[in-house]
Amino acid sequence: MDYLKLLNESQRDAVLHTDGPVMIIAGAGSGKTRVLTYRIAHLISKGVDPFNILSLTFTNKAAKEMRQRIEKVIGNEAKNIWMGTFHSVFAKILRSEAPKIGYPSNFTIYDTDDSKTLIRNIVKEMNLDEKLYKPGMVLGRISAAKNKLITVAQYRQDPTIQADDEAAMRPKIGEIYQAYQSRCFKAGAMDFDDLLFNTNVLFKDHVDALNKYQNIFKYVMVDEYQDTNYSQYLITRKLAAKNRNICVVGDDAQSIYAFRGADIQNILNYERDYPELEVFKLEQNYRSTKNIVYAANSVIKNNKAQLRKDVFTDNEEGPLIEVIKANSDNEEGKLVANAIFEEKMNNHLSYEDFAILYRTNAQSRAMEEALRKMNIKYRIIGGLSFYQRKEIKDLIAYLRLTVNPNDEQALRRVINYPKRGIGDTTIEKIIVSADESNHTIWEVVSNAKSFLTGRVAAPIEDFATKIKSFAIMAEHQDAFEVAKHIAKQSGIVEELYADKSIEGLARYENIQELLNGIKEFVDDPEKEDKSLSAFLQDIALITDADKQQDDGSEYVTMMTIHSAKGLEFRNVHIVGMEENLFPSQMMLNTRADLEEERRLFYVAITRAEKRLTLSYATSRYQWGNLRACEKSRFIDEIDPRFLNFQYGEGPGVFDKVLKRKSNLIPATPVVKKATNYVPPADFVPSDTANLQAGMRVEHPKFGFGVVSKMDTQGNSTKAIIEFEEAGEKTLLLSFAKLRIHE
DNA sequence: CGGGACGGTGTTTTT
DNA sequence: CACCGTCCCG
Repeated sequence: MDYLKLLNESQRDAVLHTDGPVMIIAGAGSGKTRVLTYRIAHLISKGVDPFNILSLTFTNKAAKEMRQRIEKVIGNEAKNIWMGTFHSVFAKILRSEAPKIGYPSNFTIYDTDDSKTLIRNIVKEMNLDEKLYKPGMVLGRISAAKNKLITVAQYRQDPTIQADDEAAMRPKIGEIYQAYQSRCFKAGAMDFDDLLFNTNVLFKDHVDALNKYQNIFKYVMVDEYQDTNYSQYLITRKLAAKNRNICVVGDDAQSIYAFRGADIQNILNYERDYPELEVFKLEQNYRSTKNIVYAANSVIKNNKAQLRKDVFTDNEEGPLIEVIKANSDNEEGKLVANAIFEEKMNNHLSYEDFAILYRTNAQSRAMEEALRKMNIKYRIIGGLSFYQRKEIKDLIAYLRLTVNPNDEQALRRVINYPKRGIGDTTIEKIIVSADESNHTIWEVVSNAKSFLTGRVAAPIEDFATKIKSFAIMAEHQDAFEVAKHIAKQSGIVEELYADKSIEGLARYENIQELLNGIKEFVDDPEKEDKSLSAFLQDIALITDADKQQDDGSEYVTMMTIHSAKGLEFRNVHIVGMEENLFPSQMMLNTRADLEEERRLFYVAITRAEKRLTLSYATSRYQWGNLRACEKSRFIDEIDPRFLNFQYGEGPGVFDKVLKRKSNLIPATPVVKKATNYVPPADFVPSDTANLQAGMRVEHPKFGFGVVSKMDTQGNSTKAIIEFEEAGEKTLLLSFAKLRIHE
């Protein structure tokens, strides 16, 4: 068994200990994925049937990658392992078990937007104050309840919860929760939390179903265990109750999802539930340099609540962590883009080696602009995903309605799109009519003439007839054929094609792209079920982080720190290191919140392999106005011997004001420079079109040097220059400011 | 009922 | 600033 040689002692112990409850505490970069991969491979090579292994990961992408790695060790059999996120695995199980708990097996999965819209409708129908009952806030409350498995009835009876809601001047949340659940149920829809909640219902009320899956899943593994919530904890506990072969892997220092119900208590519960538990600790970091690992340790030791762990590394020391100060968010973008460009050129790296991480999605904008100006290609993970675009949601709503005509949110979305004269008043009438006559909304819509008076009934029935014809087609044709037909027959394509604006064209292209995606799905030999219903299942739980672009181009990756979890990059830039941004001002109120924020910073630092750069701006645009910002306390928490401070050039807006008022010397002196060279005040770059090897040049940062080689590739020309003080640098002529000294 | 103008609100993170 | 939802008028 070759793979055992690739592991250190504690890793090997964790792999070989296959039976009984196991907890692996895995420090950042300690080879956790490797251990999980080989542990599964080891199980299978010992004769365990892959069909009997359940492995729960944090993203679908992680599942996919792990499956591929296992395949390399044990071959094709790896395809049969049950592997995926909690949500996708249990959605799949619920597809076949849903009738047991009263849902149709073709149930719809509501995304957050659907949920919020439904809540907004309910609040209106209940005549409640919409300012008080904001959809996001109400959904948050409902979601928290579901993650703790609190039913509607329990919610409304619980004196503490009721007191909380009343104290917040929102006593009706329980009623909204009730209406929301009932509407979802009638629509044959589950939201994200319901997928886990209803799995618990299934296992609680149907022992036969629980037994069935206990027998299937003889071995259960859970990755990123520190980020599971109570609902997830209980599912795994029940599944493993029979065979007790459960292995959880996590790192309390990387717990960053408490805001959505993740509970470190689960780790403590775990030790209580399984007294025979074996614990393994992986403490050697293989990913990062000494400077990065020990800087991260110096940060996390500020947290009080943590398990004892001592992460160390035998890797090289590496460069110090750079700290860049900028005068504005735009300048920060510029400095980061420059740093990436130079670092790439000087060390012959690929843009794939770089990641820019930020606390909030809104920060991506300044970075994008700066990268675009320098022609650096980038990709953004997260933010508005493809599936959240209006036109995509519109077409998908048609597809959803075709599969499940009771899907209320889909119906509302497209019953009057494209325009067919069915306005809000009519829709209200339909809902009231359905309510009063005890019919479903779809029943009213498809028999509009018997429920509604006036001339609106006809277009409503026409709409229903259209959807029915789609549904008939979907019974025997594949997802692509049906979707193509629906795109045309719904009138969406026609509508978008008529719009010749740039945005209109983009929307039209997005529809084409969606259709291409469906075509790919249908052509994928790994997918057995090619139906529209199967396609919708597939995409409901997909996220941006899951889809990989492999067009051969090199991109800098940008994303929030949350999305970066589990990833690693050679060079990492953490931007926006400012008070009230990171740590976020929303997280300053309690020690627990601040500690979660600090763990988030720990996660960010430990993504870097070789080089880490932190940056902050002293002013930043927020909602259109410029605001002054202060350096983050987190920078000061890093042991200063791991840091190297650099400062941006040029006065910022605030500095200008200050300087005019008094002859202030900048508060922070320039500490370190690349060279002793100081550029002359009259520096003017020469035209470098005719630059040749052997010429003597001057660079504003690197000083004097001699061109040793010119290198032209396509329309970009690079000069390799041997500088007197700064050494050899490769510079792209279109960017480099050089003065030629003949 | 549809379209355009206006006003309010938001940025913490995501399956 | 930018988006979304609401309001008002044709």
